[in-house]
Amino acid sequence: MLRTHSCGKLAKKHIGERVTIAGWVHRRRDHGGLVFIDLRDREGLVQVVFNPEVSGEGHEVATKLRHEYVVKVSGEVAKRPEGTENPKLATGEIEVIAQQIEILNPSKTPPFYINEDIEVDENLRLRYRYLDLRREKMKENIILRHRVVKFMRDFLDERGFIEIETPILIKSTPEGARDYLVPSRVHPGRFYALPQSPQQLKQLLMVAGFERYYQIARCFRDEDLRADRQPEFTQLDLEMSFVDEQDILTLMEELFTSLVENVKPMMRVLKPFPRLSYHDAMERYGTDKPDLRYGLEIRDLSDIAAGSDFAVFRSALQRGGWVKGICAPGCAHYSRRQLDELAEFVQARGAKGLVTLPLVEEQARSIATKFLTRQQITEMAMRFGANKGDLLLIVAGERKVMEALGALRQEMAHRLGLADPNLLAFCWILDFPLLEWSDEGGWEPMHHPFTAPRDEDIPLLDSAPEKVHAKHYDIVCNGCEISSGSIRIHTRELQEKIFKLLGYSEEEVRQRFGNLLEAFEYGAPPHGGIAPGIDRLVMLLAGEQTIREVIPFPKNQSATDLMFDAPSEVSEEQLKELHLKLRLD
RNA sequence: GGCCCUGUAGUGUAGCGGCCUAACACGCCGCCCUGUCAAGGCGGAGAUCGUGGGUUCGAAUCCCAUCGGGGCCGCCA
Repeated sequence: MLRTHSCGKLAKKHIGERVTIAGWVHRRRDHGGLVFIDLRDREGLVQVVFNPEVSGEGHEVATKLRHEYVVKVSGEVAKRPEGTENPKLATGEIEVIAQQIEILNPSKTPPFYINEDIEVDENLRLRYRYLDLRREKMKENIILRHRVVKFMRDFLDERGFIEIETPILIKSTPEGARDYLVPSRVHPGRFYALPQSPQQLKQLLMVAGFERYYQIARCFRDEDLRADRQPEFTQLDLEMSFVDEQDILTLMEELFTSLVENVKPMMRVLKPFPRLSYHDAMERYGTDKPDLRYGLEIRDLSDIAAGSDFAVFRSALQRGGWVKGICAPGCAHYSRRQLDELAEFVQARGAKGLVTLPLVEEQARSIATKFLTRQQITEMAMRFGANKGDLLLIVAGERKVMEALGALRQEMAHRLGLADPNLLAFCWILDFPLLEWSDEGGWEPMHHPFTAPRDEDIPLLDSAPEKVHAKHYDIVCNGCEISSGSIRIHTRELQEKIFKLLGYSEEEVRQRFGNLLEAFEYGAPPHGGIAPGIDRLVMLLAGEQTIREVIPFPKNQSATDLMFDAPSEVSEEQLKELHLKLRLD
């Protein structure tokens, strides 16, 4: 070892000891005579003092030190002189009196500050990610991520789960997201696909009799990126045999609450997790992933609106739609400009317009006042329990428009700072429909085709598929979908029935799912599971706005890695070996 | 594919038709300095204002195009 101690671990108990430490020059304060260096390693900072009277040679080297030089220092740990302690530093009561110093490696001046937490262009950070990761915040995020995953492993191990790896080179399953393909050298014209999730594999592990499986699984989806979406991401994938929905719900609630208590004791969790039906979530929050850190609930005003002459309301209601709204507290003073902005916000999400109704003495400021009676306005205000000074934001339309209102709810909460940053509002979304009617016509699974229908709804598969509920559950936290899971189908008959309902031909089913169906004939146990997204979870725990802040080497929005400059072109030679010809049009 | 935001020394910002020969802070370089800790003092170097066109007597500033970045919609079984 090049060192005897860690910088950040030095403490009063080491006073008088001769130690050797190594690390990066975090900051230097050169007084001409004395030189102070804050030396940093993974554990933290310690002040090193270079005194020409202690070591002339050491002092001379110290004057040459610059940011991020890597050095090895030997010296004596000393109590700091009276009055020079630094309470801001964990090691602030002591310092190392340097006797010897060796520069292990000098450093160019970094392109951005390592020692300050200021916003830096993300491009630059990603290009020099190894420097960015030296910064305190990123270091903490990566360590937090480690602790989260470690906790999950320990938690599941204690409960009899077995960690099992599944292949990364697997078979393409064209439904769902776009696959990442890997050409086969050995089989010209054939491709592997990277798994979008180990779904079928973990079900087969249940058939294999492992009963409780988990994996920290990398998943790949070739879709466009978002703040909370990367082409490759990590899930805690788990599956259990001989369980029902309630078992999974209980297990996950225990996992998440104990996880937060362990890794983020400052943060609060709603206990027990509130449970909402998919229907209620859509009605009250305009989304299936509501942020429950604040109220601002959507209320239906259709019955009141039905009595008005307002054409916008009437036509929406006639088409079978609704008139709904939210109440923004204390926003009646919003300027024309601000109100226009909100209208644009919902219009960008498919609403025709936004009716804004400030609750003030003279109601002259809203168009709606021309069409609504004082009585109707009062009734609407009462439905929200609104006060004078509040602002009602109302849209009319169908489902799509209600989602716009849900987005507006989130936007207003953001503007008003309603979300408690120390609250993790986990909740369950339950009672999902099994199927959705697709735009192209035909039924498609709301989640995936392996989800089991409610037992009592099975007869409806033939008569009214839209009424079938799924044994499916989502965990949502602070407006973010954290995990999705279900009890799976475990019999060949039911699985085939679902495939048929989804319009898959027998040939397709045989090709894509033949192995799974066959496995079901060899004593597949009832099973189910769930797969929490680790990137998103750690993002919430770290209080970050994007998962890129909790992924060591993420890709940017155009799916490129700025450090490696990937993806990159490959040689003609490589292509030939893979039997590939480029068609760039 | 669409909508919105954004690009000024190494970094973060200011400037938004002429006062810009582009300002400030930190960083960087040099000198001074023995108790600092975001050390301090003095001095210095460093930017063809993403790129290309246009409008104008005059463009960092206005317009168009283009490139890069970010957010969102679509997409994400």
